[in-house]
Amino acid sequence: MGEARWGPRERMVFSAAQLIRRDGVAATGMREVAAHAGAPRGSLQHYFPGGKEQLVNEAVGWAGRYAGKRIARFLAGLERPTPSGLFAAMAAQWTDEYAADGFTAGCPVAAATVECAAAGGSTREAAAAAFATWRSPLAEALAGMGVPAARAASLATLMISTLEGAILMARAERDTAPLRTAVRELGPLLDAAVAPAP
Amino acid sequence: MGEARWGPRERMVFSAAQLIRRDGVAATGMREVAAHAGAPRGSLQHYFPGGKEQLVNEAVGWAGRYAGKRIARFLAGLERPTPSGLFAAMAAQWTDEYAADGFTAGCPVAAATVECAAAGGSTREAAAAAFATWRSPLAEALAGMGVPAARAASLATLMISTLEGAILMARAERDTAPLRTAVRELGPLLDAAVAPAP
DNA sequence: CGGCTACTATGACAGCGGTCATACCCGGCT
DNA sequence: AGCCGGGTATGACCGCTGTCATAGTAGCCG
Repeated sequence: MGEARWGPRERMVFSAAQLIRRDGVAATGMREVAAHAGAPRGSLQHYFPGGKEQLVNEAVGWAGRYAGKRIARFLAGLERPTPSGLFAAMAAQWTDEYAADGFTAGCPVAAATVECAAAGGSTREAAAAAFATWRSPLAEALAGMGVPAARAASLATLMISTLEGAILMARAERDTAPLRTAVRELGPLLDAAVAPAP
Repeated sequence: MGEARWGPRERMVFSAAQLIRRDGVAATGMREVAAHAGAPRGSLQHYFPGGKEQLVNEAVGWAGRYAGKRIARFLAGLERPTPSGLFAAMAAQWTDEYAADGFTAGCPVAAATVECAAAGGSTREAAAAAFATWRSPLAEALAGMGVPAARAASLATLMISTLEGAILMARAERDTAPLRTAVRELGPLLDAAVAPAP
């Protein structure tokens, strides 16, 4: 993804997301984020006066927007758009990354949820917002393929849940099988939801 | 679950799982585990000379065995065993807990995976083993309901993936809707996999 | 040129984490 | 009794973390 001509602030948010994806929220230090972004340490308290919590929240928000935008891209990449094809493209992003770079990173929103949902902070809300930002265009895409609106929302939730869990299992087992299984098993169900043309 | 007449060692493993479930691995301190278990601090280095990593691994292993054993219990609780009924029971454990105690805790295996999969330690293997311990009896249960063996393994993986992801989303949004959606949408697919009786 | 704002640069601090070292208790065994 | 090993109890250490405080620089504006 583009990493070059961004301001230091955006680089730090991006780096934070990257590191959280790999090591989790607690194990990611502020100094480490600055170093990874090639940004001066002093900029942290300048751009993120809210401290670590603000930085994490912005990283989570960035991830949610990124996932949301990818939906449109995946959709554009399919010649014959179907729900199963879209889901396969979503999963392929992960299988490709794992095949290329190893199973070092997961979803930053998942990490933030696991580590911050119990603590009363605002990060949980950021994670919820990220999921919403992700699910909304996905449901819209399904509706555009002929899935009834009510069903589209449910299936979008199901797709994200399954993908998120498959990512988890894939990382634990160092094997993309859970991702491929999810695509294979869920595909027919998704395609069956398109309203039958009379 | 039974918490009373256990040895201090088991209490510590149980407490570790409990705290990891809530706050994650990194945010759970050794001293906190001992305090939560009502065990003396000095017992930590006695029972777990491998340090925190060993304690976490045992907690994850405990969670995996617990989940595996629950499958048999759920199965026994169904008068007419069906795949969808089993999945509904698995999800109901979470919806019930969330309705009763709030969304304070998730799955400890998920937490360990998210936080320890990148770090080269042995915890990732413990998480993989826990998933295997969970999936194996689940696949067996599906096979016992008439699902062909090859398919049963795939569906077991799918069920755990979806459940795990739904737990994640439910915690983030403080809403059991993702869990209920997973049950509603996945149920028919699961039941359709039972081999048609001739 | 002065002055102001945006940003950078360091250093210090207080807290907490896991781990090691050491000493203590106490029941059982011989 | 004497010993011993499983378990307990503390205290100290060191590294790290997030945060604050303070000072410094760059560049625009008047």
